[in-house]
Amino acid sequence: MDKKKTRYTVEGYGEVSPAVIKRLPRYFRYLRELIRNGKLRISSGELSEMMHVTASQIRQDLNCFGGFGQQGYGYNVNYLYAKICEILGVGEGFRAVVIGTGNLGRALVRSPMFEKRGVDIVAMFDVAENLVGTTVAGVEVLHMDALEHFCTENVVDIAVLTLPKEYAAEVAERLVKAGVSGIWNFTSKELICPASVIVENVHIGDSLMTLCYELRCLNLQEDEK
Amino acid sequence: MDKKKTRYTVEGYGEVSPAVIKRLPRYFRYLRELIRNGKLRISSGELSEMMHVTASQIRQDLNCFGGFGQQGYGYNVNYLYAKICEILGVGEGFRAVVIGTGNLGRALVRSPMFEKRGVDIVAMFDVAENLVGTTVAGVEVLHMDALEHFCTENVVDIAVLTLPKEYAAEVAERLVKAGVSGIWNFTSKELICPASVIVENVHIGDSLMTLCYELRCLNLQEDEK
DNA sequence: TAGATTGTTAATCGATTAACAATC
DNA sequence: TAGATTGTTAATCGATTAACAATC
Repeated sequence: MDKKKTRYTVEGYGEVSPAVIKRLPRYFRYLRELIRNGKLRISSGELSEMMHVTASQIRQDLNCFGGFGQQGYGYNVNYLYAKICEILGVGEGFRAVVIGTGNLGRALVRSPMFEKRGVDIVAMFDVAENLVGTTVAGVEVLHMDALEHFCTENVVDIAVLTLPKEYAAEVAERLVKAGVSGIWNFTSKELICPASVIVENVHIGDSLMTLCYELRCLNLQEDEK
Repeated sequence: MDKKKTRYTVEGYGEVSPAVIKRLPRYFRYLRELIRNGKLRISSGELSEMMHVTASQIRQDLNCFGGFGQQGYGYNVNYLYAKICEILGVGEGFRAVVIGTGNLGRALVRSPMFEKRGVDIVAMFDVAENLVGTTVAGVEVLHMDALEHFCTENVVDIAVLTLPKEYAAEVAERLVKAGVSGIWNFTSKELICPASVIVENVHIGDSLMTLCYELRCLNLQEDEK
């Protein structure tokens, strides 16, 4: 029996460790860069220098999903990129709605981020009557009252939550009931959802605090001298 | 000799593991919440239930920085919050500038994030002549030509990079030369800075991809049935 | 074939959890 | 004092790295 194949298709990805999964998007970014530069093949050693990780880790990571390389040659950049895209669901054609048309919502919709990852933004939602009917980067703003109807009529996989956190829990519940299975949560509200729903939280402020922590360490070091 | 004290002040925080540091902002958030709710004391057990982590981890984490609790009692919420704030540099009065007045830059400046963490935004910078002189949430937009002058005249600790990535490397170098010691980088450009400069990268797109990965796993599981 | 580099196992390292003595 | 809960050590678990046989 083919061990690799087994791990890849039958057992699914469920067994891949969270540490590996968190690194996959970084591979995606570096492979894009390599393709843009016309690079056709790369060894784990070369990639490790670029990414400042060990070659061992790269080979270990990629092998969780199957043998993408070739002994004595390395990895075909385009093939590896295609595989990483497949694993990460780029090209699955996920469809997203953005809840909230504030600064953050608008910034996200206007960024090329979604398109690069094959995610379609199909609508935005807001409660402000004067915004309903307008468009942001070609995406129409609909009224929150139309949320359930829209989500059940159209296939919506992902909801991006950029609304005041007081409404986050209530709206999340509505979304789940309307069949949305992924929530990208930018509010600081901890959401409670069924296990069948994926919630990915973004806490930008935590990143700022990590920076402040490091800065303070730097200052403490200097004070000691 | 007092072991705790030694670890805390003399050896500095350098020895604290990255895993612990990454969790500190989360404690900060939960403690704020507890204070808002008027809670005065909390045990590691109670907090562990709220945060869905083990009580053991909480005690272990907090003890990296000293003994903040009391046997038989638990932790004084206000005292613990004060300590976490101190560790994370809240109240150090860090001063930040935002480079780039696009959607993201504006969204960040308008958010309460900085204020909550005691970081002052003292200016924004852009190259667009028509934006120079305007204000965003009370913060004045200056011309990029004035960057060095401003940073050396005023004390600037942090620069928030929300500009097109083509300019990121060049601007980062200018900032470092002008004495900025922390860079919060929202561009996808990998920055090369001296070791004395802290760079914290934000890759929001990576979070979106993690969500897509999980969604695809979900879909694969369903297909199997 | 010889050289290169993967895939994979085994060894090391670090982080988490369990357990309990110290102590409020 | 008795009960509760921390601080801390020891045990477990998971993730990373090193090493090398397989193989292109």
